[in-house]
Amino acid sequence: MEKFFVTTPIYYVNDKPHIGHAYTTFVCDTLARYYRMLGARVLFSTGVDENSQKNIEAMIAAGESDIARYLDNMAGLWKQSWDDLGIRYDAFIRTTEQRHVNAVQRFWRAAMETGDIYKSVYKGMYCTGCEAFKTESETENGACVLHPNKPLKPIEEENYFFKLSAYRDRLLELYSQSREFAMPEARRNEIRNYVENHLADISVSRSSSSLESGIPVPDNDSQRIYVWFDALINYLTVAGYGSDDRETEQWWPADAHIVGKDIIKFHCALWPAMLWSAAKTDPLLKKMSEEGKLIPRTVFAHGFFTIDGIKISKSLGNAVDPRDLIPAYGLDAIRYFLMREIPFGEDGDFSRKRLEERYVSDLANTLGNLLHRAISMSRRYFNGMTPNVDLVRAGASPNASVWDGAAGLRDLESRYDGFMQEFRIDLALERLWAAGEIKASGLLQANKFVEETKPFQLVKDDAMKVGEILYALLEACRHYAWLLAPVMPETAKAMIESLGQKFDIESKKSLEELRQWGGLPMDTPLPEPKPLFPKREATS
RNA sequence: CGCGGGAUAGAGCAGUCAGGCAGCUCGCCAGGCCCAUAACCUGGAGGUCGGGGGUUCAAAUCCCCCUCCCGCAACCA
Repeated sequence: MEKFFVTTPIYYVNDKPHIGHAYTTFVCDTLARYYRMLGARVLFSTGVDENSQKNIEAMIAAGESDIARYLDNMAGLWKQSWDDLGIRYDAFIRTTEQRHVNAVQRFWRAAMETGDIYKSVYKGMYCTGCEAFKTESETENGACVLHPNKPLKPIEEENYFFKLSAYRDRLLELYSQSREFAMPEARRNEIRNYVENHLADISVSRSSSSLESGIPVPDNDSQRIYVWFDALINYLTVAGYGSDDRETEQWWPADAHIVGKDIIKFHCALWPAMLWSAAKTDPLLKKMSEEGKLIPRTVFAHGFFTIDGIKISKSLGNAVDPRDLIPAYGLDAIRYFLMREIPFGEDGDFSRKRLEERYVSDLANTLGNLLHRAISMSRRYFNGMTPNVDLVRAGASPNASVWDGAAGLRDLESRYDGFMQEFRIDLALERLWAAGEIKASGLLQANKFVEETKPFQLVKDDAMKVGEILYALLEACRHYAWLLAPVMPETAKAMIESLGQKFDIESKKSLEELRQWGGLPMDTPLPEPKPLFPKREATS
């Protein structure tokens, strides 16, 4: 793959990021890091949705009054959070930026010209307390839940509507033609059912008087563009649409929109329809369409985390800021836990107990201890150096029935690649530990290999063989480090340095070169090992 | 009959499409080992595969019925 363009949704900034936001963003960051290692040009974008009415409500709740300053602060807070969590995004978009306003208005005009945007009357129940329309689920006894003393008023308003229903057949065709467009399968069934039976035109503007924020409708000051129509276009904006057509051609379409399961409808139904519509008249999008490069390759909806079995909820105050966990576990352990714990696409639960279990078992006992024991033995038996051995003999493990050395690593790496490219980071990690595999070269098998060959006994009568065993182990650890790198960048670096290599030099090599068996130099000093995942801190 | 997902050991899951000894990780118990972060390895206990019926030499798996849980949808601004 030459390029890889991956996106997070743009988040509302009504609070700081919690573990759910971090999960989505970690997935994208891991994929971005993986594709960078593969040698692809990568565009990983994230950002914040600043045109939502919810932001204004949040600002008022926070006791502030200057929306521009509030948004600046929140954008800074989100950026800082991602920096603290080791997220290496390439683009951070704020939807109040001029380039986004330009992109949205250009897109709007294109869709308008096709006739897919039309004026109609919206009828809704308006709460004068909230100064907002309310959905049925937000009301009780004819009043909104927040203002039970102020009955809702039926209000009619002339708005612009988008002819979503006109794209029904084309959407259904898209779902049946592309298995990967809407993932996972259960969600694709859900969206298909929605489109088949319930698809209706949607309102895409609001009167400026009832909406305090938002991008003005071109040539009509009385209307502002409403939420999703604006928000989805952020993906085009970050790819240069509206500011640099040639850049857009390089990146579009997105390879992966990673989204929460709650917003898959907008990404899998509204978004492609919007693109088809604007592509009828917008020259750039038309060209992309003719080249078959208009529709995003994959929208993958992940599940939600509960906290100790309970839904994350602001009112319950049970949201977890992942940064609070860093002092006890370290950043990489948190990234590992979130990527490993739930099958991608399904729901899962976050709990300190599970995090602790995985930290101790997977990271400290299996991974950390393996590297530590391998280095310790090499240092002890080979004067603090990596063993100098015949690479061919150290590549295979003729006496081991449970561990295949070089050949096994190749197999592991190709299976790992398969899972990563299907967005199954959880399965890639499971494979790396090789859970459930009888004959594989994962971490658990490497530990079995040590027991089976007993280098600590063998050293008394066959030092050469011990060297071969230990070299194979250390070399395997070097491979593990690079396989872990997308999920656990700091750990990968620590492992490579523990093996006496210079991370900065190694990380510039191609993936192919890194995966060559024998990349670990022989007769090289090994520094005294330090536990990668110390346990004392973990249990604090 | 609105649509879909799910129910497998104490926990979390795989296996179901293509029927063939019920498996993995964690936890628990016992043993081994001594290189290692009281880490590692081996063995064991623990399951009427949600319930009932059917097809079959054989069903977690295929067919029918039922129960429970969870999403989505129900002119949601």
